[in-house]
This record gives sequence, structure tokens and C-alpha cells, in this order.
Amino acid sequence: MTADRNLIDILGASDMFQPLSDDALGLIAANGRVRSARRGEVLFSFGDPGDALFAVCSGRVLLSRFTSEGKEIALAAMEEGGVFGELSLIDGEPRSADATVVEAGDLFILDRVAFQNALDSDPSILTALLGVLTRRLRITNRLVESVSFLEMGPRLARLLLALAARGVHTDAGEIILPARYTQGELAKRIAASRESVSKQIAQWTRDGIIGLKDGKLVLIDIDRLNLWADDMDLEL
Amino acid sequence: MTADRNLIDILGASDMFQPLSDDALGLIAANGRVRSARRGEVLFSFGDPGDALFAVCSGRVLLSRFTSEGKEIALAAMEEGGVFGELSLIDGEPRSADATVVEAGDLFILDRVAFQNALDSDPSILTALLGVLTRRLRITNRLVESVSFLEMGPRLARLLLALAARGVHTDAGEIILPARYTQGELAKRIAASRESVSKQIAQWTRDGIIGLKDGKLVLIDIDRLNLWADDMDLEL
DNA sequence: TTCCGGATGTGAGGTGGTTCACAGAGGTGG
DNA sequence: CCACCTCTGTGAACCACCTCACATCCGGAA
Repeated sequence: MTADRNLIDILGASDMFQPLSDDALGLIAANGRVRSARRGEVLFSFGDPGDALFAVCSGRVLLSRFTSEGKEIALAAMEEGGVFGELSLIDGEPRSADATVVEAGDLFILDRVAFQNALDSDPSILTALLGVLTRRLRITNRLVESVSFLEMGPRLARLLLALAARGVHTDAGEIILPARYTQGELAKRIAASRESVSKQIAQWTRDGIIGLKDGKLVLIDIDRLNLWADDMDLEL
Repeated sequence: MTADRNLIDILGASDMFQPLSDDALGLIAANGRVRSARRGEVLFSFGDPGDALFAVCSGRVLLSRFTSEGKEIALAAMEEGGVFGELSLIDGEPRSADATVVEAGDLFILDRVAFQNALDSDPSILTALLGVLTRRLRITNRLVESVSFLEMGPRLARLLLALAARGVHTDAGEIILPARYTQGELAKRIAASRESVSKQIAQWTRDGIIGLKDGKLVLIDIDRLNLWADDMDLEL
């Protein structure tokens, strides 16, 4: 019985299962399940026992930590093809962050047993897993740098430019970001306050560096934004 | 031909090679080399091609990033048994940080070929590697939290308490830190300025919370230090 | 349409921590 | 035993950003 072709394509495009054959992907797809999630839904919380791994089919999930006062910092954001929640499957430790849906969509869920079976049936997953963790570690290291070295402006500039990678290029050489990010979400992702982000965006809008197109941010003057981003603070 | 027994013990105690049999350890030990390193020595720099993995036999190595203005943040500190530099061996990407010796000691070095051979001869290394990366990721996540949520005092308190894990307990219930850390190093490890660390230490010394014993910091009033550390900022 | 909750814009005020600028204290090697 | 370099201590000035406190603004639900 073959699973949804669409699902197989998505899994096959994710870092994690990318090395697998279609047959193996089908097996995995058949052993997991897909469910839709509403915006705001909490998939798991810090400290929970972790017994499943998630893959984003559509929508967006934020992995973050909270202070008791309600401050929040996003450790990572997962979009289509992103896999998360595997740490707990590897070491059996509790969840190290909260996972919150910030854009409604569908999630593929694979529980511990199915994951183990997949590992057994195709050891190359192990290598892929290694690659996933390595990449994640490099990204997190960069996050540490950003937060401790850069001021808020450059951090935001970098985030916008990173988001632009999945954006749409217009014929005018501008880039429309791929989704409607609230200022609150942007703030969480650069460890800043919502107000600061608001003020910076207002300034850049006045300067003609960015704009708004039906709710989505548009990067107008990429060069100038790049100037903000590499304010030569980090060597190389 | 058996390698140095001492070396085998150290490798066997490291996260990375911990699952290996003595025979396998001997093989690895025989395929790498040991060299001593002076304080201040730079083992590799950000952007270098990475073709070897290091294990600390003695001494201490800081993995850090620099700004062009000379600011520095330590992403990790490696002490006896610590393994680092494996990221580049896994994904072939350049070094993601600078590695600097902050306390002279001996290093075990394993190049790419020898590492690959070890992997081939004992696949369980792969699993151990997964564990190492997972742990590292969790630690780095905590670092992100600390830097973005906590003020300088709590960050320093946490660092001191963490260092105390390897320290010596006195009969008076105090803990002597295991090495002479300069204020500069402490500052790098919590993303603060040297001056701020100096002032905080001076304050705590006046308050009788910490002290100095032949150059080494002594944690006198652990309870009060703990109060500083969990200022209830992070839930749980 | 009307209402309402979430999202956004903006100013005033406070402040932790940085930077700068020295002065002293050690310890290490010549 | 002196010289030098590194580490330490401390105050003054500055500043980016946070917090607080509102005034809009907008989109969807009723």
C-alpha cells in the first residue's frame, strides 16, 4: 500500500530522509501519520518526555524557550521539509524547548518505534541524522555569535536576508518574503523586544529599504540591507 | 603494538570513544598522535579547512569566535576527555570557530583518514558521535538562553557553579575551582566584558560568597550563589 | 456593519553593561 | 633583582535597548 505521493516527496526533500530510496520513504510514510495543526497550537513543551519526531509538511513551527515572565527566544524555526524533535529520540532526554505552531499547516509525526524501525531498515539514515545535527549545531553557533556580538539592527537585517532565501523575486529585483511574519515572531527570532523591531522596520520603511506587499515584507534595497547585516562585526 | 596505557584510559573516558573496547581504543590511539601545546597556541582558526579531530588529554582549549574589533565569545570549553573539531570531519565544511589553548597540556590528534578507519572498524562510534552532537546541541541551546535572557550576574554564577563540578570540596563545605581562570576567560565564556566580571567578583568577594585560594576561586557560600544563578528567570 | 482581539506605531524614562582610562599587583624571564 | 607583560581593580561617561503606557489599525466573527 503506497502512501500519499505528496508526502513522500516532502519527506524525500527533507535533510533527514533525503538519502532514502522511494521504497524506504514509502515505508516511513506508512508508519507515521499526518495531522493538521492550528496556529498557536503547542506541540510539546520543555521538559516533556519526547517520544516522537516531527516533519513539517506545510506551515511553520517555532522551537523556543520561555522565561517565567513570558519572554521568549526562538532557538530555531521549522518550515516545509524541516525535521525536529529528534533529539529526545536519540538520547531519551526530555524536550529541550517548546514547539509552537506559528503558521497553520500539516505535520508528519513518527513515533519512537517507527523511527527505530526505519533506522534498522536503512542505516544510511544514521549518517543523514549526523548531517542534520551538524548543520543545526553550526546554525546555533551562529545564533550565539549574533546575539552576543551584534546589535539589534544587524541581527534583524540578517534574519530578513535569511528569510529571503525562500522568498519570491520580483522583476524589479525586490524580494517578497515567503510569509507574513508578525513583528513579535521576528523579535523572538533575534532575541529583541517587539517594540524595537517595530521601530527598526519603521525606520527602514522610511528609508526605502523595505516595504509591505499585502501583509508580507518586501526587501527593496537589498544592498543597503546587506550593509546593515555585515557591519563588519564578524570577521570573514 | 600497544599504545600508551594512559592515553587509552583518557580516550576511553571521553564521550566520543567511550563505547569502544580496549582493543579498538588501542587501534585509534596508535593511529593518532599526541603533542603538547603551549598556552595561547591557536590550533585552528575559523574558516580553515578541517582535517583532524582533537581530544584533550590535559589542559584546556577554548572554542570561540571573534569580531574584527577583537571581542571574543567562547562557544565551548574543552577539558580533559573533551573531543572537538569533529564537525568538519563529518560535513567537510571549514572550521566554524577558533580553537585556542588557554591552559597548556597534551592533545591527541586524529586525522580524517584515521577517523574514517576507526568508523569503519567500529560502527558503534557513529552512535556515540550522535550522542556527542546531541549533548553539544543541548548545551549550546542553553548558552543561547543564558545570553539572551539572563543578566551578567546570573550568567557568571551559573558558570562558576558549572566549573565547580570538577572542583575540589573542602571540609568546610566550600569548593575550590579546578583551575586558575582569568577574569578575561570567564568574561568570554559568558559574553561579558572583563571589567564587568571583575566588578561582580569583587562584589561577591566583599559579600563573602566567593574567595581566592592560591590563585583559584573558591565558592564559599554555594547557597547564595545558587540564588544568583536561578533567579527564576528560566522556568523549571 | 459593528465589535473585538491581535498586531502595530511611537514616545518617555530608566538602566545594565560597555567603553575608556588609569593605577596597582603579580609572576616570569632575562 | 629588575623589567616587562599580563592580569586585576575601579570610576566616569555613554548608550542601545528594555519596559511601560498608550493610540491606532486591521481582519475576521457575529
